[in-house]
Amino acid sequence: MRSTAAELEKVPSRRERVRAATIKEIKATAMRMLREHGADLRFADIAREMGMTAPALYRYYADRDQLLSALMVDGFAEMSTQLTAALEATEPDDLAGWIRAAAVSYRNFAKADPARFSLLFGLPNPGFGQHNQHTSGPAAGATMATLEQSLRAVIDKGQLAHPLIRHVGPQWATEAGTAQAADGARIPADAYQALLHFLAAVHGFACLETFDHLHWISDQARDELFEAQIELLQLTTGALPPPSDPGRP
Amino acid sequence: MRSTAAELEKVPSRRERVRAATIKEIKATAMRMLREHGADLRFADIAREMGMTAPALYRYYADRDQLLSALMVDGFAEMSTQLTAALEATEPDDLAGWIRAAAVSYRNFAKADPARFSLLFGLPNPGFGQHNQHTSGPAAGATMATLEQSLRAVIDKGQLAHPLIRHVGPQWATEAGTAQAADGARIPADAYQALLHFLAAVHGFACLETFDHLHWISDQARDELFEAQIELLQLTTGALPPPSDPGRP
DNA sequence: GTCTTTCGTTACGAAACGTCACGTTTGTTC
DNA sequence: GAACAAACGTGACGTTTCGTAACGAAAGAC
Repeated sequence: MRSTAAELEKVPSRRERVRAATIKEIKATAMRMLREHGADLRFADIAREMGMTAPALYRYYADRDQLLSALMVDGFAEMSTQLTAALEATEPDDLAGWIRAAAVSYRNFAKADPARFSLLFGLPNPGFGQHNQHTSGPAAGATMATLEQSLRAVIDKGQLAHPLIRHVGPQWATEAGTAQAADGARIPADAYQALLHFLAAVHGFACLETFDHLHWISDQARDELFEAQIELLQLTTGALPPPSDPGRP
Repeated sequence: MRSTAAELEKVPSRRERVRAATIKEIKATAMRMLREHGADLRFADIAREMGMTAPALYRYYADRDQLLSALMVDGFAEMSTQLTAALEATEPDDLAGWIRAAAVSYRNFAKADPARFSLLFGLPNPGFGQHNQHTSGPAAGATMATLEQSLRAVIDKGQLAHPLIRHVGPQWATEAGTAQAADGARIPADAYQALLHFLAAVHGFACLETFDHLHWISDQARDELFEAQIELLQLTTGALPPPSDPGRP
């Protein structure tokens, strides 16, 4: 049978192609409405924007939550892609550059599209309890996985200096290994700990900035603060040597 | 007139007292529903829980958003109170203790009531665009103001060592002064910068933890990671001297 | 003891979600 | 090429929730 052959060859039929295109258009339209009209996207609006009626969308997404979940999955994937691209553009022996690239890419992802960042990292949305946990949960881990894999590549180049905090707790010492993929090459527990401290700082800055908790600071001053934060993180991860400290009493 | 006298003496009449009590009960009930049933609190549920009907609530809050704003104002105030209490319990000459107390208090506030933390720091809620900006905006600044004032008190004791990052950007150098209250005593720009780095790190950790982005780490390991983060922040703010660094090549 | 203000309820309209039954288009099969 | 099947899209509908309006009851004011 042709259909079976097509399935085996994974050649998308015409139907599947047009359906995929429709899904893509739905997601693009929904994302645009999300940017323009905030988190309360109306199903009818998306449909009207596409020259359709609301019930037609239910052929593609059974639920508004499922559409949002799809947007989240795409968002995490896109974030991971951007992070990967930024990190691959760095020299493999330049941990300080890696830190800077990761931080800047993370922050730029939030600044370039605050609505999407809110979708990904804002509070669990209205009536969004368990559903997205299973669909977008793994996708959310992709960001961490990206950082982890990329950092491992840097470490494999032997370029990881010691982070400021060398000692780790006993429980974390064991989990830092098992939490990572079963590859032989693992990030040392102290470096992994430093990576999480890095992530917390960058994520915290991005959240504060994106959710307008730093509105009392001008854009330029925020840039300067972030630059200083990058340098601080380069210090704490051991990418830069600590200052000579001449002024200390 | 009696009413005028009562107004001048600010003695709440019986009517005002019972109304205030009702408002308090509404907020308490709403907060409980928020904890139990997630962010999608239904007006009818709150009313039924109180033995009332939904339209009665509109005598107290014109809008669901206004109720949420009131909850946010209370939440920020409570957070500020808890922070203040924790910071006042520290010795005035112990910056490291101050850092620890602030970090632990911040994180505990999030852990003790994730729903409230989500309400305060999650994404701008559905259809929550400009409204809360003006009502809860100032309240949100209270947290920062609390940290700032308390830190200033510590600095006034002459106990602020130099943070790891000493230099600041030009724009921030000017804004760090004007952003603070017009008191004579101001936090130096570099220390204020370090305070924001501290806030970003702690807030980021709290967000990641509260919004389940660290679900793959056990509670105990998370505690250890946070402990290490505290120590790291004590180092970066200059509360602790940098390690003697014996192991560096 | 009346008179006003506030409070609460029942009834109602608007908006959005999601469903259902019904044409219409598209692709498949003989 | 014609009958058939599947997917698609539409209009109409039921449901839920928000918020409003009109009305009755209880309190405090004079």
